[in-house]
Amino acid sequence: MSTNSKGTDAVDVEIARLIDRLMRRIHATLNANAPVFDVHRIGPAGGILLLTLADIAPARLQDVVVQMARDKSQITRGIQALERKGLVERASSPEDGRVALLTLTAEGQTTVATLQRAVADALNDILAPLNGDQQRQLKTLLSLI
Amino acid sequence: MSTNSKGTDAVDVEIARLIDRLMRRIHATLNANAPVFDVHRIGPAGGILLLTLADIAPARLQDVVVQMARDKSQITRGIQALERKGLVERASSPEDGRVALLTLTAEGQTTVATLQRAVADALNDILAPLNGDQQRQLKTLLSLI
DNA sequence: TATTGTTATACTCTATAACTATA
DNA sequence: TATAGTTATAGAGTATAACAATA
Repeated sequence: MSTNSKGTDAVDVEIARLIDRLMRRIHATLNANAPVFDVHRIGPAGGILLLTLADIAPARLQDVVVQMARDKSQITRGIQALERKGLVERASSPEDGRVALLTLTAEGQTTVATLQRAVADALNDILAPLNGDQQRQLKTLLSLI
Repeated sequence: MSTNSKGTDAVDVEIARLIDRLMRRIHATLNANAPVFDVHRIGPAGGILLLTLADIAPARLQDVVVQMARDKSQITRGIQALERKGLVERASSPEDGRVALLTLTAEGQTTVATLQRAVADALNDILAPLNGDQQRQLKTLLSLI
């Protein structure tokens, strides 16, 4: 870590490049194993959306927005696409009429299981240079952010 | 996906989600500080491309392709855009007529300095939950991949 | 007035495939 | 034949702004 002109600790810019590269490699590896995504043609973005929803369902749309750090309009579109494919269902909250409560259908859960295997395989390849301890460290550090 | 006796086998899928979210937050933070990018309107992708090139210049286009894990056609387009803005120059390799050697112009270097400050500021905010040791650990782990 | 979510729009980013030129 | 790079094309992902409905 370097020191900038103001004398404060500066975060190394390279972390941004490394994160960008890692994300791109995950996408590319998943693209190479396209058959997994072709079942419902949800794409990498739809896949990560479905995995996120699986992790926090039942969830409000706004919860997904926060988890994925996208604009709400983007999440609206993504959820609608997953609904059309029969993977996600929504219900209105009885407590607050504005709120959409999202859950996975049975087929959605099946798809999630397939996706999880695909992503885990891709990550196993990409993270192979790290040993088990280092992989756990990485996850721990990322989850603190 | 294999599983061993301790369950320490399979890479946790959540790492992919955390990486995705972190990348998105970096983009969003940089977008919020748009003036930095507005100087040349290079966008986040152009920014990371310029930072990457600054790190490895003089470089062949193919070197940038590997560093950024994008398709070569994408890098061709990105470099052309930076050339049009006067930030990057190219020369043919005297040793191999197929090869394009890329360097930054003086204005490109000035822009890189501005970008580095912007990215460092964004990362400083985003990585604030990590102490200095943890930030160094994160960078080390990412650079091993 | 504030919050939740949708729609309209425009733009950026991306990969695939076919191509040229050099080795 | 193989490699470096370009172009054409189409599609996926994204944010902003304006909007409706509920609180």
